Amino acid sequence: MVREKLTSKGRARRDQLLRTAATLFAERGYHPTSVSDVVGALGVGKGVFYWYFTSKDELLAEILRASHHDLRRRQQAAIADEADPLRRIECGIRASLAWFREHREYFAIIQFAATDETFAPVLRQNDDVALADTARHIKDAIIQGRAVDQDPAMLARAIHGVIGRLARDFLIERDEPVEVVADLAVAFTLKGLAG
Amino acid sequence: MVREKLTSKGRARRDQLLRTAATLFAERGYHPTSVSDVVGALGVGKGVFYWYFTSKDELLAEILRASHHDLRRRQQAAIADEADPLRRIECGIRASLAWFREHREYFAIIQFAATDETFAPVLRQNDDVALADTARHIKDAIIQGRAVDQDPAMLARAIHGVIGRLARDFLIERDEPVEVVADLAVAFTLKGLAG
DNA sequence: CAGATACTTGACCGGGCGGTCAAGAGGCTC
DNA sequence: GAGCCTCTTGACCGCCCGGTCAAGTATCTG
Repeated sequence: MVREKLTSKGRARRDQLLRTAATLFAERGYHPTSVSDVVGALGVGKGVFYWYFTSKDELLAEILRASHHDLRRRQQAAIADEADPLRRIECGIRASLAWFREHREYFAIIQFAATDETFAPVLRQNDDVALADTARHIKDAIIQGRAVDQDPAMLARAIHGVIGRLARDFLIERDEPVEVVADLAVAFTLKGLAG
Repeated sequence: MVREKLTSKGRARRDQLLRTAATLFAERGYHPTSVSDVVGALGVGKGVFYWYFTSKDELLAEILRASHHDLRRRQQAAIADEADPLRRIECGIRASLAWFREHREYFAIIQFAATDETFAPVLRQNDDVALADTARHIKDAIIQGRAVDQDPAMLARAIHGVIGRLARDFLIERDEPVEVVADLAVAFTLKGLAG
């Protein structure tokens, strides 16, 4: 049984489990990492896990939700005081890349979850929010005559494709500086959008 | 023990297993699909599987190898009689998108394999070949002064990011016509490359 | 027809998995 | 110190997985 009421000690344990699991899932993959591995890495009994989570699946969903929430906050903060739609896109890209670099562990998990029928729905929901944001900025730019008049939804996904790929290949795998990658990503996508 | 000598009947069985497994892996995922599921879907005994493959892992690696080989042939054929580097990129994009659409089952598997430590190496090797091709065309375009003078390797990955994302979202998930998606992909990436 | 070779069967095995639970431990409150 | 609630332990359970193999069947060769 999972308890709803947690003391501060309990909340700390929960976070610890979340972080440990995220790291292990990122390193070895979700399926190959057992619950025993997770609690073993913390040196605690298996029961601890099931005190805080109902199942292994629920844990992953929780990781997905938490990480998306964090990324989104970062994006929002970055574009908060920008009025220009193209500048908003640029700031969003830079913020996202910086976040991915700082959270490699989440990146790998998100990539995996996208390929698994069980978790894809949770992920899609998250993704759709970010996509809608980008699409809105693109639409604004089109109205101002500063971007091609093409389906904003499709353009948004093209942009996210560039970001995701560059993040994986240059920030996660190699460890290139964010700025270098971000500069190319911004230049490439903004030109791609141009009318 | 896996036999090397196969009769035509044997080769047919092997292909049958390969195709059935690819479909199931794409639908339910690699780990959640058991060897019993695969042979069960064909209505044959488990021993049949281990007559043709040494392990489940080897089977996936084989699927990866075969699909990459097929995609690559398609790309090569498409750009064979194009001299212009930018046109070669365009043709490569169109061929890739068409292939992905016709082979949704491989697409999902490739996406998964990229997230798994065990299979990522095989995949990377494949990917590097395609990436090197694209990068070469970009370099040619730069020399001709028809593309920005930026790291071709990075630009190539940006392009592949666009392709992969649009393929997944519009060809595999929704079932949009290749031409519509390809037109946007080509326009976006070629503008992105422009100097 | 004999005998080799190519294939097929499915019961079986060891092991590890996700998940449970009775039995406590530690720390509040009154 | 009694009672309570949060948290922890780790042996244990049933299940199913990847993989094996002795036995058998089809097919081809001479």
